[in-house]
Amino acid sequence: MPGAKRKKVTIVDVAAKAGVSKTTISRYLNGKFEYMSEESRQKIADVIEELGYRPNSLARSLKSKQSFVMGVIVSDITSPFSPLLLKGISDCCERFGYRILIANSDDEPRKERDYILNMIDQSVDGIILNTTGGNEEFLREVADSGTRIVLADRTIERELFDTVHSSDKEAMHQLFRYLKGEGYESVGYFTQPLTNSTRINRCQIFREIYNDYFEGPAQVYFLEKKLRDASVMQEFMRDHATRKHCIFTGNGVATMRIVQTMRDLGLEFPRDTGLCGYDDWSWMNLVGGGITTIALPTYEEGRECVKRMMHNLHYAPSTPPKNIELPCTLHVRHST
Amino acid sequence: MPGAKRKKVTIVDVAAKAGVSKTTISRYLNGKFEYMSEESRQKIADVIEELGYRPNSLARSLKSKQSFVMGVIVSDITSPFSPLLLKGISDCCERFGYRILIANSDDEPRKERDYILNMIDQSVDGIILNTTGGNEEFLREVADSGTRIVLADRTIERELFDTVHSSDKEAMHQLFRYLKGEGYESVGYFTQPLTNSTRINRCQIFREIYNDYFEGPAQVYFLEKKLRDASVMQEFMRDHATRKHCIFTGNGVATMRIVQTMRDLGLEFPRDTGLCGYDDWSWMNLVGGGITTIALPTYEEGRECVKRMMHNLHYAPSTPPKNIELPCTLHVRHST
DNA sequence: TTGTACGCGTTATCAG
DNA sequence: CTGATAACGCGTACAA
Repeated sequence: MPGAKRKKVTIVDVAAKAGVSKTTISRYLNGKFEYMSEESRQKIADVIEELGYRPNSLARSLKSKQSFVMGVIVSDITSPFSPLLLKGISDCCERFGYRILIANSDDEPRKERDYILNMIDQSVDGIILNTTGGNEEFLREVADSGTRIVLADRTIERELFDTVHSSDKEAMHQLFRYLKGEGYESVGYFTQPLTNSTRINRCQIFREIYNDYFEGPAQVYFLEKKLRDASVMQEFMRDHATRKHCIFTGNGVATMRIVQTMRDLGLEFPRDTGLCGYDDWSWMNLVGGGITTIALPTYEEGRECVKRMMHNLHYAPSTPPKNIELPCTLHVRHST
Repeated sequence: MPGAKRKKVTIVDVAAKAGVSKTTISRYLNGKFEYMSEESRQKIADVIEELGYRPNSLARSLKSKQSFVMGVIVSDITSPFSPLLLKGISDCCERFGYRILIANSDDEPRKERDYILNMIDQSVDGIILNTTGGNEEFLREVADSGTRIVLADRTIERELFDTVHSSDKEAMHQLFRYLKGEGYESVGYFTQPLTNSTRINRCQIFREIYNDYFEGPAQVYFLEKKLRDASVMQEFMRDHATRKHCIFTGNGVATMRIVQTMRDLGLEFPRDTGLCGYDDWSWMNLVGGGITTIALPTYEEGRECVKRMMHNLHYAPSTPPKNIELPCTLHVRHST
């Protein structure tokens, strides 16, 4: 019996008790005080207070076509990335008076699709999407249905929406410059399988700019099944044995697996190899003497997504869609 | 111009095109197929498909008093605790066809209050609350206004709502039994200031059962400003110098600060002191040789909250409110 | 088996 | 300045 609550007081009750029409109450609620006497204004304020009246958002949205609700879909809520993004979004939404409806796609395109549809059904004003990347075609349809979408941190092929992400390339340049300065002669890139735009992108940048700084081939190592990590690691050690080398990971999870594997193999950094990577998670300065990392501007990305959305909502979506890059930060620590 | 989207197709459009009344469409949508001919049924299905019609959730909720939206308020979304809870909630809600509206109170009672009000305005069917603890009085009002609330992981004084949390006491018994077995003779409890129910509770249990296992006073050390961590640590080392001792932290953040401080002071575990604590975060088996921890059933708590809520929604709230405890898990590692 | 008419709580368009 | 009255999109007695 989900509807068994105390009956809510409505605008009609307020109108009756205040001795005015509900139109006037509505005007009051929407701040159009110029259309009523100071007397009515005060009376209404009192009655609202007395009755503890609160406007029903559903009815309001139904009529006004604005829900002040922002949909947010993250690809993996358990990733340390998500909370920061969400906080950025949440903090910024609050300033604009928006609430957020959150869903977790679990990196499954089907769920992503369903949630987008659901959110539209609920009349969200816009959706901030950290996409799985598996819904290109569907997203195109959504795009010309007029639903406002801003992509967070992950991109899609077609440029359909405004996108906010980190400037990975700039960060990698900065890192390589630093490593070179420290005397490193070769770097191996460790990444999980290239199943999303971020991974693909970083790996590509690595290959692209590697020879601006180092000799020899840009070598990429894939972390697939955990069981194989040790042998991949050993492969790396063999490949780079002749030069002062460094491991560079594509994200925090990869870093974690490397640390684990090194411990299993009895390897230490920076003694046996340098170690650095994307993602600066809180524990990374506690392991060994601390790990050199590239910190992503995740919180800022969240805020920026909301700002873009507000712009699109209250002005107009930019054509072509805008691509916003936020700077990363290099944290040099003991591991390199 | 937030309403500038393509005009939506409504139930009326479908009715017109299918040549029936909107009542029949409504019946179709709600699965009451017994009230229509197989012919109509098929025709409607086709038209819906053709028009890409989707029912408007707002209108539906407004009328039916059920929104299938669950409100969730976490006290700190950036805490590693929150994502797990949220995933538990999210996964379980999905099974019941519920969406979730999430808010982050930032441990500020005022925000918590505002968000609860907001959610009620939006007609959520219930609220899962990881409370700041600063709204006792307000929550009582909410309670008898009929809003369904389930408390997640944190309790309040008055027993107003069903509550789901970890069985901290049982876990501590288990830990102490283990430590005693390892030959430890004294334990110091490190905690952040007792500003929420979880911290208060654990600290109290510590004091309560300490002498069931160890001699001497149950000593509690407070981690306040980070600057003072080192001296608190040294105080502990002095207090327990004569016996084989162990540090026991009240949560993951405390553990992190201890690890940091020990490194600053050149202390090592388990050589200089044992170390264990609540919260099993992914990096904790990477630091040193791994830290002994009590893992909380956070994900399960999330699921359980939803289950309780569904029960309250579809049957009736239990009186008196039910208190649900979920078991923790002890992970023994190298640090003790 | 199907449809008519009204209501959910607001906002918007008029005319006074 | 104020107030009927008609939407918004859907559900549901009640009637047919």
